[in-house]
Amino acid sequence: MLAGSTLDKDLFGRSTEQKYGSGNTLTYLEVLRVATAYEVAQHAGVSVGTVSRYLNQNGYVAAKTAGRIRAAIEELGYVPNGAARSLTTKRTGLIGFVVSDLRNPFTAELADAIQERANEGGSCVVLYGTNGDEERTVRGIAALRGHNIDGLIVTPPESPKINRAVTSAADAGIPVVLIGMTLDRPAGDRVSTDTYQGAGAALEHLAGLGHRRIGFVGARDQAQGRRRAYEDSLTRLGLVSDPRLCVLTELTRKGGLQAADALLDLPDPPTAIFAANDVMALGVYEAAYRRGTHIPSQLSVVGFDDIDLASHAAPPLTTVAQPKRQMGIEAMRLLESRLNDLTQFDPRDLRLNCRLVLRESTAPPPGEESQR
Amino acid sequence: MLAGSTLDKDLFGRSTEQKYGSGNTLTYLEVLRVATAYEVAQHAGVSVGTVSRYLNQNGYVAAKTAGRIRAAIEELGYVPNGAARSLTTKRTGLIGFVVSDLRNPFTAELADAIQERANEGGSCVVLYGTNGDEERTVRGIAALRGHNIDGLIVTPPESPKINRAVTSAADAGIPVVLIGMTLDRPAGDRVSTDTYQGAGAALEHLAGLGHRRIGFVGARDQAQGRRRAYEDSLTRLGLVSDPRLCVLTELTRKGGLQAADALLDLPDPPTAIFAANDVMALGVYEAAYRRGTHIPSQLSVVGFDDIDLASHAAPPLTTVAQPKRQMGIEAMRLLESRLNDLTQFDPRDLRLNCRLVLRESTAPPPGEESQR
DNA sequence: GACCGATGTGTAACTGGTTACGGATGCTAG
DNA sequence: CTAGCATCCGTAACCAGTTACACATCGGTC
Repeated sequence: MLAGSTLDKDLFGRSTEQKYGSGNTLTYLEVLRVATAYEVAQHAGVSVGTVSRYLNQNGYVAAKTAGRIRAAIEELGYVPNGAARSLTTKRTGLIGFVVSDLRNPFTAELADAIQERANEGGSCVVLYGTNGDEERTVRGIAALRGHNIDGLIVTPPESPKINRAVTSAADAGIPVVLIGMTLDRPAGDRVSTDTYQGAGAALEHLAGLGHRRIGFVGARDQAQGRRRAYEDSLTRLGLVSDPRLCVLTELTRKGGLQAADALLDLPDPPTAIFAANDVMALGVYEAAYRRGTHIPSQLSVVGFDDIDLASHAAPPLTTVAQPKRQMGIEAMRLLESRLNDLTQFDPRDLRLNCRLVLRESTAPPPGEESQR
Repeated sequence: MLAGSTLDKDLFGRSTEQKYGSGNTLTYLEVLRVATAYEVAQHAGVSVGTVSRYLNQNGYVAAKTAGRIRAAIEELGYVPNGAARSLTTKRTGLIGFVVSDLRNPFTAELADAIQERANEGGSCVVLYGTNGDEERTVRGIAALRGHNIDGLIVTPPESPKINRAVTSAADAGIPVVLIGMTLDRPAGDRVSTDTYQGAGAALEHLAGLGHRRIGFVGARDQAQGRRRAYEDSLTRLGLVSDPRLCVLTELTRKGGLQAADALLDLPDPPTAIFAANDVMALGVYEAAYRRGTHIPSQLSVVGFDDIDLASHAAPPLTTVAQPKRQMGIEAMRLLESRLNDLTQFDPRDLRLNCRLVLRESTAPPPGEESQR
């Protein structure tokens, strides 16, 4: 109703037409139209410039004027148009997040941390799910660029094509943070965990329990570090190194199940299995459960990630924990720092440590009563 | 390097200056500058209008011209500026998603489905996490509006304040879909599951096994339907109705643990517990585990949601499954339909059915050998 | 009383697209 | 030969803000 009255006279008695010029009157009358800064200005009896200065707290605005503007904003339910704003400011307050699979608790936690930190800084996170698909990852990066994101956070997979897309975004001046990726010459900052160290700790633990034949289940393209750590640890710890003990499928429960089946069907099956992630480890659980193999007395299992699920599995899963939340927060921090100073050129590489969480899925191999 | 050559002459031998006017030459020389449609136009020897028409496939563009534009876009690595575009088109291709907690596998699955469907339609999802906080939910809706989202999807919690924010968004012409919320007079479309039916099925199952004292663990503000269904089912099935059997904490594992502790500490503890969600049910598991109460022989547990975790718990959790993925897809569908026809006024209410998934966490109460 | 800096506000150019409009061209039909 | 239509493309206004600049006012100082 107050909005209606402004159609005649504003606070200073000037008619709408006089100040705003005619021609816009029609659109101004439209229903369901969201208010613009011009309308707020009219309503408060000032000019757009002043409204803008008030909103951005730069330049001078008299206290009395500010009050009138505040009231006008309130009354009209004015929300600044982000598109128009970002056109001149070159900032959208949007952070792009290219993520493989949100259903994976690891990435979900990551996304949550990133989003929380972004929100605190007044930004929002734009998602693009790739399902681990190369083509979709590339498309996602392009799509996000079209939305003028201020920064980009990318999770695996990686490939030459994806590298190119990432580099191209970085070249266009978009700060990029890669999470857990192993690009040789990174196009942006990087946050990762020392999976090599983490996986090494897992293998040491198993070796310490007396295991000699330790299997590995992982994926072809991903988790390279974990696999390398597995192989290196085998030789370092003097364990059996048998190519058949390393089965690569995909990073899903099903993948873990199939891989475990393959391992347990070997004439000389491993007494312990190290999985490249917890989800696969649970697939190993399922394979063991199906064939009546008891964990940990007949088979030890170690996972990677320490997802929420791990502690609730039966038995609770011994696993290598990554500081998921911290990774997300650090990724946003790196982004923020670059946004505040666009002249930084040195790519940073933040490597966080993993921690082995001992639960109940590991024990000495069958037939040994030994150590620990 | 080709970009450099255009500074002198374009394909038609006209100099850059002549066509584009002077004054812009300097900015054109800037490093790290992303190309604009004007630059593409220059490069291809056409005008901006033509470039725009080419991009949007409306109006006429000769095949030869299109080819030149395509080449120019390719060479300059041009990506249209979404902000500028949306300024006139009133569309951003962004869908706002206000979500309580991404770490909850239920909402994660929801988010994933929404995001996938949105991507297919060429949109992206903008996240805002609220952690179940009222204030943050309101702030999130406002923040997303500032980003000119085309549509808004909201998950609980709900409150009068949140209602107002949602209604205000809807009044501003933003299509809204509520997921799993129970607003009396909805401001937008709604997708929900018949939790009443689902919870009823769970209670029937427990009653069928012979349970008479069945506890409920839930949260104060949320999952009203489940609680009401619990209470109604008690009377309908002629079970013990005792206010002490209904404990309300929060929808987390910890909440479930505390609530279960309270129930099991009763002088006359329940023989079965129905949890408002699976995460709480796992808290119940933990409470039982800590005091050595065996599930299901000494205590039956039924959850709600059928998160991934449920089937992997020890023992696998009997739970009420919601069609999570379908809910997300339907939500996006409703949004899309409204976006294609903004004149629809009737709010729609999609109610999907729940399904009771029988696993191994339920059994007849101790001391009974009876039914089924 | 003239000068000065601090404070407050309006004007208009600018951001990077879209699109209505109109002019130019080419082809066909009368 | 020309009217008429389809095709093609450039011009300029417009979207909703931001911001440099100019101008106005005011209190205080010499």
